[in-house]
Amino acid sequence: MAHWLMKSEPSEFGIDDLEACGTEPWDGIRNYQARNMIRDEMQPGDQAFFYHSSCEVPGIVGIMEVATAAYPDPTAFDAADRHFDPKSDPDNPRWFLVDVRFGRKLSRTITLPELKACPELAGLPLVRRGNRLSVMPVAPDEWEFILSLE
DNA sequence: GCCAACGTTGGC
DNA sequence: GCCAACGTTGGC
Repeated sequence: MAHWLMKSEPSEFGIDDLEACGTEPWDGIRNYQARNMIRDEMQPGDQAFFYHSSCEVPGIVGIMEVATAAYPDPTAFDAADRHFDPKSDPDNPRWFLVDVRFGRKLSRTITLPELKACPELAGLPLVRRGNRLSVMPVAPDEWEFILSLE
């Protein structure tokens, strides 16, 4: 079982929204590196940290589970959707997503500055300068370490 | 709101 | 295939 970290802006969709709906398609990923991980590596049962970005207190706020295999992102085909991509052909889809299922909220937010201060996490793309990946792998020891900070 | 960093686009 | 311009991300 693999581990991941996935970013979302809480003003768009936060951990409370996921808790409310239970399971939700993680749509709108429009970055090839992230797409490749979703499409080629994510498996149902994988666990992921829910990370709040572009907000008052950026950090890890919860845990969720990958609920489905990857499938084409329908928002790419919807001209009315803000994630519409005319270059994604339904017969040869460019963008993929998985559904995620709410796991639990952490008892507190593990903040970005806190994560950055841990030498144990130096290899995590999140804490590297200028990182913009919205989906990234978390190594087993990094996963355990982050949980130990809660 | 600012701006650094990065990815993508498109002219050549 | 290079690279400048542009758009986006995301912390602060």
